Amino acid sequence: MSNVAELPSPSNEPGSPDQLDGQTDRLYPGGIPDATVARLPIYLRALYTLADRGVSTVASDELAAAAGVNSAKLRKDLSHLGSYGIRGVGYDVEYLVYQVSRALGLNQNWAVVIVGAGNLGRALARYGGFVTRGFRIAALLDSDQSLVGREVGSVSVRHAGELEEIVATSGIAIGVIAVPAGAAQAVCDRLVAAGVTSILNFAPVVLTVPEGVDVRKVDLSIELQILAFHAQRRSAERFGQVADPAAAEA
Amino acid sequence: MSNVAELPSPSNEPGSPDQLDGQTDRLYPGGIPDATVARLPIYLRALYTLADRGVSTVASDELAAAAGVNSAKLRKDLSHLGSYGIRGVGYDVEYLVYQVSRALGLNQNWAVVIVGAGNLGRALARYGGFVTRGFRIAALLDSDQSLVGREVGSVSVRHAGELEEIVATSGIAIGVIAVPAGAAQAVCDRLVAAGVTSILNFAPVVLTVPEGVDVRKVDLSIELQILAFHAQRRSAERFGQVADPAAAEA
DNA sequence: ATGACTTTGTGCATTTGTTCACAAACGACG
DNA sequence: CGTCGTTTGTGAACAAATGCACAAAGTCAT
Repeated sequence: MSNVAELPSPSNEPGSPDQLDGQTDRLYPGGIPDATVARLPIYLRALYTLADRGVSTVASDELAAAAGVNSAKLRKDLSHLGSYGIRGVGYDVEYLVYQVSRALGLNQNWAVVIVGAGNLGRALARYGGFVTRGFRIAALLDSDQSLVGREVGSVSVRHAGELEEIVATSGIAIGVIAVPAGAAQAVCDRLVAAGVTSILNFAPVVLTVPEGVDVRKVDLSIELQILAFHAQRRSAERFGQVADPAAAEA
Repeated sequence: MSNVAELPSPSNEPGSPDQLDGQTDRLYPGGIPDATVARLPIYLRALYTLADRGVSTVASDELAAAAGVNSAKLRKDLSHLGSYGIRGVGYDVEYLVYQVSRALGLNQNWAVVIVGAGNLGRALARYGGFVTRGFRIAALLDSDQSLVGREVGSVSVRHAGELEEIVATSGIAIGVIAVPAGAAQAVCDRLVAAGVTSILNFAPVVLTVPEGVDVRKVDLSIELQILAFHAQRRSAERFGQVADPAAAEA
């Protein structure tokens, strides 16, 4: 499934004269909304599941159900990538996988460096789904000498001092920060200085980065707190306070 | 800092006649917007940092900077909880910690069960920041007998068969799913059947739950894919395609 | 007390995202 | 070749979130 070549002719968009080669932009004229980008990976996963099951064509209703979203939203999302559906039929699964992958930039192979080989860093390095498609862990670093050399998943831990050299020679564009909160900003600064422009931060701190660097954060305790909020709200309701969220009015 | 009792008199909201006791709702009349709820934990963390540093009062500008958001947004967010600032001065740090914690429901102590003691589950159980405030890991479960009994962090692994009993006796309201994708839905169903209504899902699947159950997901590979999208876009721009995202027009 | 200065809280315009609902486009079938 | 049933793609209405800009409300110095 690596080489998707001949496919139902893309039903060329009439107005736009783009015969472009490979992984360029501008295929997506107005740019793709952030909310849409955040959902594309979910669609992609659903598509892979369907493909594995041997399904070759899928309608927006089914795909939307598999992804847990409204079908109109799904269609609008996909329409930002181009017009790849067939009216009266649906979408060709394999072809859509290809298009979504390309939109996300997953046809290139991204090298990732994980900084921090503690519990979380090691779990990330071993986590299968982490590297599913399009990503590979180029290095796992830690400043603790006693961890250096240890085998974790497919890589062995190297010393954090090598960060700059590794980034430079491996062409790494994505860094994952899995160090304690106190060390995160320093690691971030080093990654940025070394040329990394995309950072996934697991440390519970707000990172400061220069313009042009993209940071996303994953914070487990924040997710728990959001859950707690809703749980509390539910239990307050059940307690007989405001059953309907439109009642309290002096 | 566990017991926040006497504090600057809450500057009672004029209109609303609520003398309510403890952890009730309705203090927040129109409900709190989701986007705001998602940011409250960030503010809370920034406030704790400030408190640790001995700061007793903070203006919206500074707090906003620490949280990485616009100051107007911060003020509007906080205004949903009530009017707890002092014009010309700012916010009392300790008091705001108390109010935000209460809004999030963190004054109660939530018991959490982690299902799956693989790499990720163990990392979660050991992750300090996971249980910072208001949460405690009541149990760590796995279906693999060879893991049962193993000590991880402050708990020892118990067998997944005990799930129902543990949930019932520990008053657990929050479940964390850290099992492989294939087992996630089944675990989810069992958690729900046992009475859990808040679920944090790390497995890369869309969970189906009945009405009234709240699911949040954390998907590492999705975050990476979103990063890849932006990285690709940047590199396409640098390549001289469309410098300004408003050019291509036939 | 008074005035100068600071900072909150919020009305409003703008942007971003969601959902509905339907015309246009397609395959199938006679 | 035309009609029928299906499904996409999208205009338009609606809803949510953001950010500006400023009046109201407070402190502090004199």
